[in-house]
This record gives sequence, C-alpha cells and structure tokens, in this order.
Amino acid sequence: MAGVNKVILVGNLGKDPEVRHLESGSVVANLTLATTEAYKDRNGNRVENTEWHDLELWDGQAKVAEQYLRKGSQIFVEGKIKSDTWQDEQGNNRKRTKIRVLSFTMLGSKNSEMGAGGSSNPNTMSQPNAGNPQPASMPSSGGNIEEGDDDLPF
Amino acid sequence: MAGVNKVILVGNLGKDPEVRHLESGSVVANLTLATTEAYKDRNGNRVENTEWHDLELWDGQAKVAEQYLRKGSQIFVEGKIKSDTWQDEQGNNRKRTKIRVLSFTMLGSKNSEMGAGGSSNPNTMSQPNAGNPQPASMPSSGGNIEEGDDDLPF
Amino acid sequence: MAGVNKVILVGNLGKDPEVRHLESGSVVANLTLATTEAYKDRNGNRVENTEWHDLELWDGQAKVAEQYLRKGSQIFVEGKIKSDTWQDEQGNNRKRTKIRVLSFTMLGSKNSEMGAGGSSNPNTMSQPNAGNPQPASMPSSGGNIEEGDDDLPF
Amino acid sequence: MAGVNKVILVGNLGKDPEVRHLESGSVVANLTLATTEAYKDRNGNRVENTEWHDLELWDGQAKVAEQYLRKGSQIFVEGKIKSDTWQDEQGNNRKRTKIRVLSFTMLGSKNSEMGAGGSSNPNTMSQPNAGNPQPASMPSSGGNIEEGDDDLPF
DNA sequence: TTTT
DNA sequence: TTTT
Repeated sequence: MAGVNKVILVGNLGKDPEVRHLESGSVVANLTLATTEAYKDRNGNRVENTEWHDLELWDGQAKVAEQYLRKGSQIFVEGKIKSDTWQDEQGNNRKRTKIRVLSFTMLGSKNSEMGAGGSSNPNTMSQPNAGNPQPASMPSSGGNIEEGDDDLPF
Repeated sequence: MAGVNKVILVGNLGKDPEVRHLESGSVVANLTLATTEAYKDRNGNRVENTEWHDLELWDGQAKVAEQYLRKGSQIFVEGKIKSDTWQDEQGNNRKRTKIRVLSFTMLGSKNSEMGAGGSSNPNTMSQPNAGNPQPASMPSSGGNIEEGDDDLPF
Repeated sequence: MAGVNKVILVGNLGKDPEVRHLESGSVVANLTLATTEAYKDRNGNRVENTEWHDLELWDGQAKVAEQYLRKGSQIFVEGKIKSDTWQDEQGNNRKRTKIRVLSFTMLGSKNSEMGAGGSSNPNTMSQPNAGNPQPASMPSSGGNIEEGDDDLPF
Repeated sequence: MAGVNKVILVGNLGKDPEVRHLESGSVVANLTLATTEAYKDRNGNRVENTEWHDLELWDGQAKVAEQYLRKGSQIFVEGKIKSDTWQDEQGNNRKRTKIRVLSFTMLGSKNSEMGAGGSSNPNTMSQPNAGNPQPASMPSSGGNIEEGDDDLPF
C-alpha cells in the first residue's frame, strides 16, 4: 500500500508562467515544460522527440516561478504525477495528467540573463512551508544571485 | 535542449497484465499501477489518496511482465512520461499520458507469501535488448524461480 | 550553484537498526542496506554484485526504523549523499560517505510478517517534522497494518 | 534480491576531467562534482553546504567528458554508488565511495556564454554502447559546443 | 509552446 | 551483514 510516485524532469519552459491568485489567498502557477530527447534512428538520421509536460505549482513555489521563470528557462523539477478524472458532456470518462511540482531548481550559469542557480530547495520551499510568503530574493540561494562573487569555489 | 524525463514508481498492479502479440513480432503489455499516499488532513483524520498510472512495456519487458506479474504484484518501476495527442470526433484536442517502462523490479520479501524479488535489470532488460526474446527464467535473478512451481510464485 | 543530490535505493537491511538516543533528545538510527544487482558475464555465467550502503536516519524517521525495521527488511529509500572528512592519526585526509535518509517506505506484501506497506511519507515524516514523536502505529499508513482489511483494492 | 541503486546529481565540476587511456583500450575519466544546498539556520542566517562527489566515467562517456566538460561545467548526472574496500598498511578496513556515471547531460541556457546543452543520452550513450567511439560532435545535441570559449563562464 |  |  505504501507507494512512491516521483517525477524528475529537466527541460525548458514553453512560455511564461501563468499565475492565478485565488480568493482564498492561494497562488497557482501553471507551466509547460519541454523535455527533448534526440537519438539516431536505424538509418543513422538524428531524430528529435519532444514531450510536453503540464506543471502545477502552489503558493511559495508559484510565487518564485512567477518572479524568476520565463519562457525558455531551463529548470530541474521534482514532483509527482497527479491526474484529474471527470466525465465530459458526452458522458465519457476523461483523464488529464499533470505534474505537481514539489521542488524545482533553475539551471544555467550565474551569468545568464535572469540571474541563475536559484533553487526552490526542498528544505526551505517544499510543501510544509508552501504557505509562507517568499522573499524577493531567490530562496535558499538568494542573496548573491545578482552580486558579483568572485570567490566562487570554481 | 538536453532533457531529462524520468519517472520512478512503487505500487501495486490493479489487474493482470494485458498483453498483445503484434503481427510485427513485437509484444506490448499494458499495466495499471496504483501508488497510494496517506496523510493526515487538518483535522487529524487519515486520508488516503490513490493515483492510477497506465504503464506500457515492450518486447522483453512485456514478456517478463506477462509471465511474472499479476494483479496485486508490487513493483518498482523506472520509466518516462509519454503522451499521445489526437483530435477526437468533435475536433477537440485530446491528450493521453502513460508511462513507458524502461525497467522494473519485483518487490516483496522472502517471508511474504509470494516469495519473489525478480528484477528486469536495466543492464539486461532495458531498451537496447528489448527485442531479444527472454528466457523462461526471470532475467538477472532467475535461478530458482522456475524450479517446479507451476503455481506461480504469487 | 543550485544543486541536486539525490539517492534512491531499494534493498535489504544487513542487520537490525542501531539506534542511539542522544542526551539532546535527538535519536539517530544507523542502517546497512544491501543493493544487489545480477547480470550475466561474457561467458553467460550469472554474476551477483552487492553494494553495501551506510544509512543514517534522525528523530522521527529513526524511531520508525527502530520500531518496524529488522535485519532482512526490504525498503525503498530516498536520501542524499553526505560525507564526513577528517584527518586520521597519520595526518592523512580521510573521507567516509553515508546516505542521509529523507524518507523511506517498507516494501513487501500486506501478508508479510512485520505487517507491511508502511511508509515514512515525505509529507508527514520528512525533515520539517523530524522532531515530532511518532505514534506507535506506522505513520501515514498506520492503523490498519496488522488488522485484516479484506476490502483492499487488490 | 532485486535491488535499486540510483544517484541523481546536478552540480558543477571542480576541475577539468582527468582522463586516462588504459592499455586495454578502455578510457576512464574522473570528475569531481559539487552539489551545493543553501538553507537558513535557526537564526535566519543563510548557510551553504557543499558536497563533493567523485565521479567515474568509462569509455564513450569518458571521451565525451574529456571533449566537452571543463572546470565549472554544470551537468545532470545519473549513476550508481560504487565503493571500493581494501585494507590499508595498518590493516584497517578502508572504504572509498564513488559515483559510477551511467549517463550525463550538460546544462546551461542558450544565453549562457558557452552555449551548450549537450547530452550523453541514455539511449545513445549508456553502458551498452559505452565501447563505441563517439563522434566529434556532441551526441544528440552537438553543434556549438566547441566554438572557442577559453574564458570559462564561471 | 521550449531548447539545440 | 541482506536478499534470491
């Protein structure tokens, strides 16, 4: 009965986050993420295959997404599969699957346009804290994103 | 462009595998897997939430599933999200998401009724070998599974 | 700078958990977990390879481990790699690596001896709650572990 | 007996790959990868914690690493934990743990200086093909990686 | 609809 | 030291 339902994605956003601020005070962000794999077919031709994922983020995560993510952003995502089922007007059973994001991390060098290397760290950003307002700076990486730190260990 | 699309599941099969042997010689198995999470709601009541996943296995993997998996079997699954999109009769865009299984492992302790603990090991069972016929014994675990138990180990 | 450090293991405990109750009130459990992979070598002989992992659990997780896990228990583990570095008496740099467990799930059928299907669910058991005392029953699965529930969905 | 031993990392290389071409024809690359997590301590101060991982890649993977990875490169890694055990001169049992890389993906946005986004795709680069020589271009992504960027982006 |  |  114990279960594990885990999704790990690295890809790029297809468009800017769509964020809704609910009357309840909750915030929801919807993202579309492309994961592309490339391989050679039997004829040696390069084939590219893109899968589009619908991501849903809540509250603190949603706010960070709203502030830092943009169309094209590359992110690492950890979450779980969550599907809605309902009956349509014709009485057919319908199912729609999305990824409930539990944490995400911005990828790319610190020199990229939006700042970078930010992380919605599981320790500080995941569910239990989801209701907390997020600081203006990137959580758990924050502070020095936009500052020049020349003493990086690399 | 580099992408990662990875799913990890642990759950139980909702029914026996449905296996089709195609004219091409390929074999496809479809499984439904339940992953259950339980938590306490705000009132301290235990709530259980089950997500049903549609799994698809091919060739060698499908044959192992056909032979060893049954309704109720607990398995560890690694795969990727794969969705089909099409237009229905009303011209609406439709999307159906399933998990393409890349490897799976049977779970269960030696003390449990079902014995078992076979593995469709990535090294021997994953895509590159998917076209190879599988031996009657459980791959990469084999040995004593086939020893006269006509009643399946589960 | 954003980083991901994630470990996923399924294996069996080499011995009973070793649990220490610290003066601070913290509880630490140390487990050894074997993950075995089997493959055929070039000669077609079956080869088995076992890796032993040192796991460390804290507080709530440690208590659950103490209560429910035993030598031979099969578990799913999610955690991160954590290494200690120091200098030994000869002045050599030394490093020891272990897995800091963030959540784990007991595997095996409902009929197995120890009860089963328990889960130290991330939502209820992970870091943020780590200091909370755990109920005698298995968290987030609890209650009905030892009771006959014939209406299981499988 | 069925086991799972999986590691997923996202981090930056601490130095250029160290590559050895063995007499046997095999190629080994050793990398050091830093995964950094940041969090706020009880006093609200930001704390940063870096874990260094020793990675080992073989053959095709090693060659790709040699050609494309440099100190500071950000990569996604999938692999498994592998430890060596031996006795030192004093007769003490020693153990050293490293990550055997099964696949890796270069990260970085299109806006970052080095371009990039190559992938050692599991489908084309993982174990079963490890002995195959790699093309000069980045497998399943290629292109603009090699364009003379001597000033590292970090 | 992203990215290369 | 586990498990099969």
